[in-house]
Amino acid sequence: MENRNFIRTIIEDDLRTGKHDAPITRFPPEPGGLLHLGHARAIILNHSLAEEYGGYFNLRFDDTNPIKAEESFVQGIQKDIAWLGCHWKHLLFASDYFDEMYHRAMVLVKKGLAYVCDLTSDEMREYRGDLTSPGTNSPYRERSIEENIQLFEAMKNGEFDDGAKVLRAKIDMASPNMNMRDPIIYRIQRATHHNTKDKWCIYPMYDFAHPIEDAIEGITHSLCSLEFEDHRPLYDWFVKHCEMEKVPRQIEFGKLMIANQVTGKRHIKRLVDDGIVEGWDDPRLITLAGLRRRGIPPQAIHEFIKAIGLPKSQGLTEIDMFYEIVRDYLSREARRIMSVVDPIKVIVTNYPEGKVESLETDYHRDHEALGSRKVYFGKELYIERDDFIEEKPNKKWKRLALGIEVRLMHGYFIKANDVFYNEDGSIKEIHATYDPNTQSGSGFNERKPNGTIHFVEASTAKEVEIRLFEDLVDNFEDKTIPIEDKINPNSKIVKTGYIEGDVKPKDKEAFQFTRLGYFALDDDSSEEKFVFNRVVELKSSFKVKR
RNA sequence: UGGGCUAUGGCCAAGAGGUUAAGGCAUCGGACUUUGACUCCGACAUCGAAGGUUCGAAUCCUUCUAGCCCAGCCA
Repeated sequence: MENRNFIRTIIEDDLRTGKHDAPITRFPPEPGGLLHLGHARAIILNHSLAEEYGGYFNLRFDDTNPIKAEESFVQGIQKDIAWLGCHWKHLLFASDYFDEMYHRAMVLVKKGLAYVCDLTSDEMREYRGDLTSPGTNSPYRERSIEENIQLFEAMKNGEFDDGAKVLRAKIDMASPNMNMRDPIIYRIQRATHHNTKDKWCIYPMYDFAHPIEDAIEGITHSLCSLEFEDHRPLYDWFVKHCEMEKVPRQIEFGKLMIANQVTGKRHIKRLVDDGIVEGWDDPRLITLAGLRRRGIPPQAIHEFIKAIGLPKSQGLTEIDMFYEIVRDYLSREARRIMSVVDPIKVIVTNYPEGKVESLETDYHRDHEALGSRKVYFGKELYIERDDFIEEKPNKKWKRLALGIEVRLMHGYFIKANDVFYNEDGSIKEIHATYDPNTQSGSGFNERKPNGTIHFVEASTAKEVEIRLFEDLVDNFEDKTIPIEDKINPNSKIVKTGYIEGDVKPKDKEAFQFTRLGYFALDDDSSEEKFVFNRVVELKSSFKVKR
């Protein structure tokens, strides 16, 4: 890692001055949904900072809200973080500390810094005031410490109905910072918690729980996003008045937001429930699970996070920047093979009937270690529908046309002589002739072909399913249109195509399909039928159609 | 109209008084090419605005302006 950033500066200062020996960080997801690409910044940041400076990093589920936490998400999130290669030292839950939190809250009560309040939530909203006018004190604010102790205990013991009472911090109802207007510490909520089951009927609020959790774990630098900036005084207040020994420091940074992508938990839930996407791991989603399913390598995510830096301002990053880094990674790492996604048949009329020959070909021109395979050539071939046109439209056309000769990559030159049509007017097959002197690698250079296209020999080709993805939604940023009406109808297109016969894909492997893009095996694949997802297209400066 | 934060090219983002204002994405030219890919060349900003301090400012001061966040018993 190289990029300096303001958080590194803080950590280095703390190390230099001896404030800390090593940074201890944490990633605190709420298990109420799966993580997406934006979270990768926080995960990687917390993990790499701790690791580089000799500390460690915890994964802590912020499960203080029993109705939102789900076991399936706690499993899924762990899988995603592990996939990113970020290893946590301790796997923890906010709920591990419920006893401790209760005691710490009691410390506040006993110091007269917290009180039980009977206001309803509507009343409380009125008492809170608004942005420009101060709030007014709750009529329950001056209850005696003795009474508060009893009441809080009674809350815990289940003597009151849900919502009947809350425990609040006694700070300042006139504070210009709304967070300081006697914030709620505990609420009564009878719900079965995924971890503690029915042990508790009161649950702590985030603002109270988070600093306590951090302090208990000895977190030195508690990284969070910008919107918590004005919660920091409250964070510090709780650490101080609850008499926590270790004092963590909250530092805020800009959340990573990606333009034109669905990341909101509510949105994703709805798309999943409505069957618009197939699940949280739909390849059109930039959830970590979706990216993994699609075939994005986790290393590319790390490179992307490194590339975008760490600002203290809020940006909106274009997805193209991510895709370019994925391509860059895969161009170095992926085996390159030929695949025809939208086939038309070509009959090589002067090629011997029944003969099939092969040519040993490297998988990657600049990367021999990736090995080689046989590329077959025969009388019947498939080429890409887009690579043929009856009449060459202009000198820029570098593909096949009638009377035009092109090179079949890793094969021979062929010249198209005839086209035959189906009844609907679509092309049925092309008749062509090949020149046996022009085999790939022969060094033939007496003629220049009109470009190079890819092909697959028909009799040896493997039929495969190919799933092409585009953005899930169009103009996502327009909030006036409901998301269901913004779904891109072409976001997923399923094709039946072919790949070369001698290629044996490995589990989850991502290939470059020459001239088309990067494609990886989907989880739906089986030995009998390969299913490929398009990970990203190749860049193209070809302006016409496609 | 209260408080907090942020403002560098279409996007992300370096930069912390003296540099020709990094780099990446995108875009537009062009070279090369057995991937219209890759690679390679070239084009593309005076730093939200206005004043001020200084020999010298994106970097310091002042005043504006714009955007984001905060009024859940969510996190």
